[in-house]
Amino acid sequence: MAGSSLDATTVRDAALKLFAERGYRATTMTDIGAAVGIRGPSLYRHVSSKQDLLVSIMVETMRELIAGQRTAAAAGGDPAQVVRRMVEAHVRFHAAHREQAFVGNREIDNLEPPNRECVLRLRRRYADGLRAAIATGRDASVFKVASDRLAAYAILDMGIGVATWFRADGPSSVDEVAYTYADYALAMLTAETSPGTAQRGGTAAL
Amino acid sequence: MAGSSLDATTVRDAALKLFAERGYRATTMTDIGAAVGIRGPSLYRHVSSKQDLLVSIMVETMRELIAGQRTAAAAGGDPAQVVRRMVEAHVRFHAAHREQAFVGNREIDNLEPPNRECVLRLRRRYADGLRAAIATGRDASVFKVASDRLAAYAILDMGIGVATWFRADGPSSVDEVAYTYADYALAMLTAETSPGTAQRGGTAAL
DNA sequence: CCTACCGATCGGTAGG
DNA sequence: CCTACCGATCGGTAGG
Repeated sequence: MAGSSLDATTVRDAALKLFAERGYRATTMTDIGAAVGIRGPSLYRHVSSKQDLLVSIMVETMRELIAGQRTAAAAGGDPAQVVRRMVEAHVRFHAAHREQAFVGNREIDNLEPPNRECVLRLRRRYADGLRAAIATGRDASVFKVASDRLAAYAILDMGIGVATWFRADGPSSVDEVAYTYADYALAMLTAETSPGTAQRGGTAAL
Repeated sequence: MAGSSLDATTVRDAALKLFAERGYRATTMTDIGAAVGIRGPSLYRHVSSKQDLLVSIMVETMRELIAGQRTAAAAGGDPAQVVRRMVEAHVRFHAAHREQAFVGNREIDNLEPPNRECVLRLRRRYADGLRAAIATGRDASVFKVASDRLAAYAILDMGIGVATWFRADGPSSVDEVAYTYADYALAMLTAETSPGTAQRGGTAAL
């Protein structure tokens, strides 16, 4: 096939797969080279370092997530509709790009200081996007949340988990999971919260 | 102080802290030794290998989680009460033992084959515990979930996330998070699900 | 519990 | 894009 010469994207895809399978530290440049048909040292013709490979994977992942969230926010609609779209986009990404999401969440500590702060900043921006949408709904009295921060974390973390167990050939389709999780998010945001601690689980029976 | 001689537990605690901070592979036996005041090679007087340290940490973590869940199940009450107690115990553990939970979720792939399967079996048993409680509530028509599996994953993953962001000196107390997340879980399980796809987020505006 | 050290591995460079 | 190789690191053992 024409254009079969290696480019940085091909190498990055191979590295992503290996990082997801065995972890960043357990993956060697020799492994990545073998995955694209060359020797380890030859990789330095296409990428500057192993660390750089991880950085570009993680930054790209956050860019895609943020772009999807922005599109959801820009589409308009009431707060419930906006949150629904954000959650669906979030879940869809984690189901369709499991490896990216998985590596993005597990290898943060393997990012060297300057790069780590950069990625953490992007993550914070992403979380703040959902948080703002929730706060808007609360201010408009359509959501009843005690803490927009807690609600955003709960919804985001629930979707992040999808990357760990979702299988394309499993019992649930991407759509099913996306719709169900959006329902869950809306249920969390609109439910009446129990007023006291009387009926809490921990001590009610005592 | 009396009894200041090293035991396996002290070493394990030091290893846990280091594994959580910098990851299993990035932690050396020299590091762990230094944390308890001895040289790397001397550790082999107390533990059999670095891998064994990771295994015992992860198995112990799952045992504690399962024990907490069993206690919640054994306390009785209606399905809502049981799920509430399970979610609160789950969240409490992830907030109070962040390092254990964090390592338990990130280092699974660094477990060698025989050990990994053992830990995965324990994780499955734990997930099945919540799933069964949800199924009981659905069969009794107190919960309205399309999939007990999806609901259990969503609730568990939301709690697992607590280990990544919770700070004892942060804005939310353990109780607050535990109660709020239990409310979220019950809201998810008892909400009316939207009947069709007409008002879904993805294509409604088209 | 220590020092000395083995055997193996790895990221990256040199020099074609 | 390759081979040869450097410099550094690491888990674990030997032998006190």
